[in-house]
Amino acid sequence: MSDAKLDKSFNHAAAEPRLYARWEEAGDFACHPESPAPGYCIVIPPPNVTGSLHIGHALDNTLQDILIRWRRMQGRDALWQPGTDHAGIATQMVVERLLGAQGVKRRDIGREKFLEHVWNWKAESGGTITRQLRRLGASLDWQRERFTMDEGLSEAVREVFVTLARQGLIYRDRRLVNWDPVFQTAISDLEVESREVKGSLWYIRYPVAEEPGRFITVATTRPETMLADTGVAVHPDDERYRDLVGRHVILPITGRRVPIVADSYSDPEKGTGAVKITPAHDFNDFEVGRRHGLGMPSMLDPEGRVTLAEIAPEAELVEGIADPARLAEFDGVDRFAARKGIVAELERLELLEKVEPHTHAVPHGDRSGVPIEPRLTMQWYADAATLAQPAIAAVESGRTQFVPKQWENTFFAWMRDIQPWCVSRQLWWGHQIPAWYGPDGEAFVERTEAEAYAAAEAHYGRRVELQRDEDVLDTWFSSALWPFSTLGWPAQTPALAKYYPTDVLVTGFDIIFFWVARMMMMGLHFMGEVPFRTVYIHGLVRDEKGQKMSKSKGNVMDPLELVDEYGADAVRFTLAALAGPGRDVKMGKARIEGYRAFRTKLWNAARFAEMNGIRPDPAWDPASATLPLSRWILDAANNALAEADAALEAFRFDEYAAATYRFVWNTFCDWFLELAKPALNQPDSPEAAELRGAAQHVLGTILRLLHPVMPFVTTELWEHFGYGSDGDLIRAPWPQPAAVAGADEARAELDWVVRLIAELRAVRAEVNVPPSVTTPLLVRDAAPESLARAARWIEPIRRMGRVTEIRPLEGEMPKGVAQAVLGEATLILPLAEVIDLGAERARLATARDKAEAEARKVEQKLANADFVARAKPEVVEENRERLAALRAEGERLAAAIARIG
RNA sequence: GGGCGCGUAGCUCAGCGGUAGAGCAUCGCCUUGACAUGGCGGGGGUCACAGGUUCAAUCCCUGUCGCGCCCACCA
Repeated sequence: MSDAKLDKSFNHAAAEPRLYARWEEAGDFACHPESPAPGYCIVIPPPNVTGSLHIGHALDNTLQDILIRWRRMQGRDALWQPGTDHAGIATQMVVERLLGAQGVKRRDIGREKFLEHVWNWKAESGGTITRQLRRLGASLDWQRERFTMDEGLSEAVREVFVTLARQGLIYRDRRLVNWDPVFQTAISDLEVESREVKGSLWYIRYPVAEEPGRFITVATTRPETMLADTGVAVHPDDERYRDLVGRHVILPITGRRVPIVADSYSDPEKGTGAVKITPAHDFNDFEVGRRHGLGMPSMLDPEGRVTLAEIAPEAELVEGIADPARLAEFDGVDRFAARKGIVAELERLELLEKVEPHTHAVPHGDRSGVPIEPRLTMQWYADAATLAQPAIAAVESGRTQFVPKQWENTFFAWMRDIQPWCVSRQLWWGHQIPAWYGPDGEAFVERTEAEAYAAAEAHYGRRVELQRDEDVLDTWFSSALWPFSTLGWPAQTPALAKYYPTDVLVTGFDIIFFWVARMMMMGLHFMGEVPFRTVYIHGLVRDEKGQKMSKSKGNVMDPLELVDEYGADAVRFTLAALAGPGRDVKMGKARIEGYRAFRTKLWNAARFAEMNGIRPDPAWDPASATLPLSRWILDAANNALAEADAALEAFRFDEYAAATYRFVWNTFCDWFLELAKPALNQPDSPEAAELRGAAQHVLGTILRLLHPVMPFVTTELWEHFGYGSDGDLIRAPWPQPAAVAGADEARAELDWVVRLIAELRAVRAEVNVPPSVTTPLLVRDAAPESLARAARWIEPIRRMGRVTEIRPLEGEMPKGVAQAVLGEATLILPLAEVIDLGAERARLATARDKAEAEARKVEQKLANADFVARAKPEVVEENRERLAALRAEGERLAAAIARIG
């Protein structure tokens, strides 16, 4: 126990950095792979290296830290694996913008130089988020920090890519991809988001080649793509167009002849029932084009500008329809300008039938925010459908479980219909694809350049020059390996053996597809076992009105500002308390203030303990407790512990928070300490000695119970008091239930005392008796046991119930009394001077009516033969007892009213 | 179009067959020797609506309405 007294309040701003630094320096977060203690592992969802801590991180990491600290205290060798993600597009974007501000363009300085800039940026600014995680109190094992592009993880990436390629699970293919014209790279389906756009539906008349003067009208939202049309499709059963199938149209502007084909893709209900087919610029059209062997020319370059390279050669002059000279004017024109130009040209040609306003969903790049373009390019794909099978099976069999369980449906739905995963990106920042091409384009996928040359030499029979693939891998490719690459794979390290499969993954639903699914696939494929036993999915953090936080709305809460203002413990407790299953977290300042008050309450309870000489006594044995009050609080602490454990086992962070809050505030502070005060005020009494023993024991339990969620204040108190001699709270053993004798009797006794005091308080408050007025408590009809109890608890009752003495009512009923019924007894407070008898009569009448009404309800229930016959016997018995109690209470209240006169 | 979730006190949410709960807000009283970042007491709810199952429904089932999200479609 420190000599200095506890300050009047907890100075979180000073204490938190001090305590965190000490934990880190002492190695308190470190795991010990060689130790015999059973492992427990959580890998952090690696934040983007460009990131800064937002409230979502704060939630995610608070929950992880609670689990890690709890398990660590339980004696598990806990590893919380830290690290950051290189975040391909995001990081490249940041550095490009910085260079851009200095007038430097990426392509001007070249790949090597650019990457140098990125690494420099990372060295300077990449540590922001990990510093911020420390402010939260996150007990990550920083010695093991990894980065998705550090050497070990890069080796894992190459190993995985090469292995999958050898197994035929990674391959090159030329097909349509989602192309982002801003970043000029392919992106995966998941990186595309639909946005509602108010556009138009243009109806274009295509002249039928074989029948001059006849037209077929197509409707389109993208008129500019007509430059690359290679057909028009109608439904085979569509009477309107049956005779046209097999004929051709002459495309306006380009003058190309393209066939009219019958394909059931065409929906007679939509548009005109005839649809233009542009295989190189639309996913559905691509399929139609394939089925009918249509050409697939492209008309947009990587930046989204019109290019005539693949279409102009076919352009021919057709009077009144097409003119190669006009077509040439579109070369190099941006896609949006081209749309206007094409429409204008169609209008001029009188081939634009009409334009309708049309709202539709348009795919946009989630990073760039611009409409993506389907483009026909050669890319690397992973065979996700094959890799998904074991992952689906693992969740079906329960080897990995989602919490809450309904997310499994989401997982299954996506996995069962999974598309090939485009893993190549036309970026510079990322893992460069380990593929080298020979002069004829033959690809050699190898771990190193030397191996690629060796393979090429074997293939060609001579040494040839190779070109390395310029592309890098999707960022999620390396994150997919995170649970095993961070543990040392492909090396077989002790950490890998001990901590894989990891225990829990804590994350938001938004990356189930991006990340969780892919970790499942890769983990099962390369480790032969699931990457984690449980996936805990939490909600989104919203503002107090339930709005999504966004910069544009200006409702963003900065977790670091909250930590500054309220302290990390209060922020963490709030997040945990609000983290109900399947619910978004609505974060409001009022809530945080409330939990800061809770922290203060704990602090003040500790101050009280200190003032009363309550100090750690490891030798004190709970089994030695003889007083009902100490037995009762020890038993209640056992219950709180059991609730907390059950809640944490079930990932019910909200219940864990609620159970500890209730116990500390409503049980320990409001009742135990108050009831103990009279005895503690006689410090030399044996009662005081025992209560100090119980109090120090329970306070120690409280500090440990709360440590996972409030690590700072609990540690500060733990050390101030000097609990534990061999290290601090972070590694203190998790509490075990204390063996308590006579718990049932103690509970019955304390329940009665609590009810008595509550009755006294309620009566006094309701008849407006000021606390300064004290009275004797007269008791009528009390059983001897009640009188004995009252005598045992006289001091706390006097203090908390504002009574001077307790005695049975003898002789005449005094005038002007307030009364209350407690069990068999009637409590009488003579208050002749102050009482408003009318108010008292009304109060008693209300209580009587309530008891009688309740009794009637129960009576009715018991009168129902079906209820008595079919309900569980204990329920029937309960109701009978309740009826008797209610009737007795009503009668006693009625008698009390009668006595007033 | 398919799927998931949610409608419980003014607000935010627990509860999920057998007597409606918490925090905050609100009202009244109280500066009592841990704590006014506090103490004590009170008011406030036809548990969205309509059917059904059951001795008994806020809780289970069906439907309706309202809100949110995900996926798909995107002529």
